[in-house]
Amino acid sequence: MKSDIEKVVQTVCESLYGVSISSSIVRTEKKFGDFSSNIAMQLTKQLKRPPMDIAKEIIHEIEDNNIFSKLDVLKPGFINFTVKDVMLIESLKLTNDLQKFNSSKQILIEYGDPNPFKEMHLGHIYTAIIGDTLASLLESSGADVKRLCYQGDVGLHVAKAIYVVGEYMKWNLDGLEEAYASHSLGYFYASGEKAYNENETAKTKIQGINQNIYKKDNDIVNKIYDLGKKISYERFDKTFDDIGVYFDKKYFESESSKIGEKLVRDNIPKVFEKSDGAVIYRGEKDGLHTRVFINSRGFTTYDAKELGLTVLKHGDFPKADISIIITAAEQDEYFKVVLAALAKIDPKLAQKTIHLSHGFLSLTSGKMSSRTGKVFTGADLVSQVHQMVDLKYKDSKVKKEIFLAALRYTFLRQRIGIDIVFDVEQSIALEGNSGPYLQYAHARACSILAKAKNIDTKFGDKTLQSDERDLVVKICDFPDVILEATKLYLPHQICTYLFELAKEFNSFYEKNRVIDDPRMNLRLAIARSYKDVLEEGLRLLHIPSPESM
RNA sequence: GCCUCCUUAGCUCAGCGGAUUAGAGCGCUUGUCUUCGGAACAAGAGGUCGUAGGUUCGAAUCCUACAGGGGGCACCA
Repeated sequence: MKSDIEKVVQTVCESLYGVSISSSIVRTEKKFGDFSSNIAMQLTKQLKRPPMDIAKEIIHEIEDNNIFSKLDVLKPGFINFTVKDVMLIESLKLTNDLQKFNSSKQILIEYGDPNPFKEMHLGHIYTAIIGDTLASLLESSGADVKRLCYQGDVGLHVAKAIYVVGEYMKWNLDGLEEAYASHSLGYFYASGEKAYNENETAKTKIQGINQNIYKKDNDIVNKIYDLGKKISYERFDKTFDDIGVYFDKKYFESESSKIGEKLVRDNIPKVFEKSDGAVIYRGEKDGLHTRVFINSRGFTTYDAKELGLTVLKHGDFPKADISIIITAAEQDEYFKVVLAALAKIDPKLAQKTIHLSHGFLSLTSGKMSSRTGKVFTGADLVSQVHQMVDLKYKDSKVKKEIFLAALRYTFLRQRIGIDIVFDVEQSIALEGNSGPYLQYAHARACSILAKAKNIDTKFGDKTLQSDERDLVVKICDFPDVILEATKLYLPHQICTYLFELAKEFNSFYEKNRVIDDPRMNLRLAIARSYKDVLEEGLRLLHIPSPESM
């Protein structure tokens, strides 16, 4: 609806002043009308005329129309639009017409990259949910979306874990499965990390193991590695599955490493240079910092692997128009450097690549970690939220659905990019502004609709009462909200919208009857659209909307 | 030290150039309570939007400085 009004204003401004203007229409407070435009103020400098005059001239020009019931100009020069009730009722039917502005585009999106031999932590859950939701939104805009996962299956962190496993087993493989089964992956890695930093012999050994892993030249290391990798993936897949996240394709650092190395070596000295035996990129020339791409022992770092990954991705999906990578904000600076280097190697590829980051996730209480001395992992979070749902919704048949709503909504409702202070007990909300609240609102609407025998969509009255109108206006916002949230990569806007919508309906529902009311047919039509929008909105967030709870 | 992000009610967050009282959830106080599903609704208390300047017709929103906090700064990922 917003874009329709936008067009009206644009054509008027063009015919009146010969200027083309960008967007100026925004939703406004109820007391002013439905929409407002500040276009007159924007034009005042250009035209050198008072904004009030311009505004009046513009509304005079649109006076004859069948869209607005009221047009007026206020104070400094706002134009306020009130849409006819008939128009609102008509556009109820159009709420599922989402703009396919990405049709014919292929978009790659990479998110939630846990590393084998390390624990999947809260940040991975966060990244995965954001990425998965963004992927869903992009799909709704018509794009052919490929969901990618990238996992660091080689590198020092793996060697550190394997060193500890090996020492624990005294480098004898009998009982290897039990060893893995009885310890968390994080335990091995953390111990390896400690040994690497505190013990010179261990450090040397770990570096040796790192070489073994790359070259696959040590049978025992291979076996510890293979089983550990397998177990890691099984556990990750389980957790991803629990939170409703999936991937079309997985990439591994063992693949990207060689390609990255070649790419870097081929671009010496054009892009990279040698320094102290390492191959580096001098980021200072771009206002950034220097990073090592190949270390002095000849191993590729994360940076070179990232370049290799880019090549791999575009080799698999040569038609891809955009490649999005989602990580935590702590990698912002790193990505700037890698992308700057990539821009020098292949400007086109670099241009297609977008790095999005979300903020740092910290636990408030710290109870969870200090008490047991263990890190609070992604799997821990999943099981704790399951427990909370089980407790509160004892008799529900849709606990799994409620779980998904509670968990996903918690991470999605906040703007991407800002830090999250997380407290399991408080952050995972089951009431108020929460996933389950929306599900409940949906189930309620379903229940009303089920009671109505048959919905007669023909209703004579095409005017809306105040309460009805508020609701309808909100429902009609849906396509605009989705469009904006997708274009700006801000899924939280959908959460905010759905919550406001549900509140609007609950408030309406409290004051007005639907069934057996003289205005039943109209109200049922509104309730149906409301239910559809809620359902579709939740679907885009990958939150199920059961019909009863 | 350099770079970067952040600072809005007791807590967690929306608002990100607009229109006399800056919004929500939780928590707190009070009411609705044989209900088209109360997992709900209605009302109240609670904020000089980190500080100081600047730009603008107009600033929580843009710019600058400062303070406080997070993150990053060569062989980790």
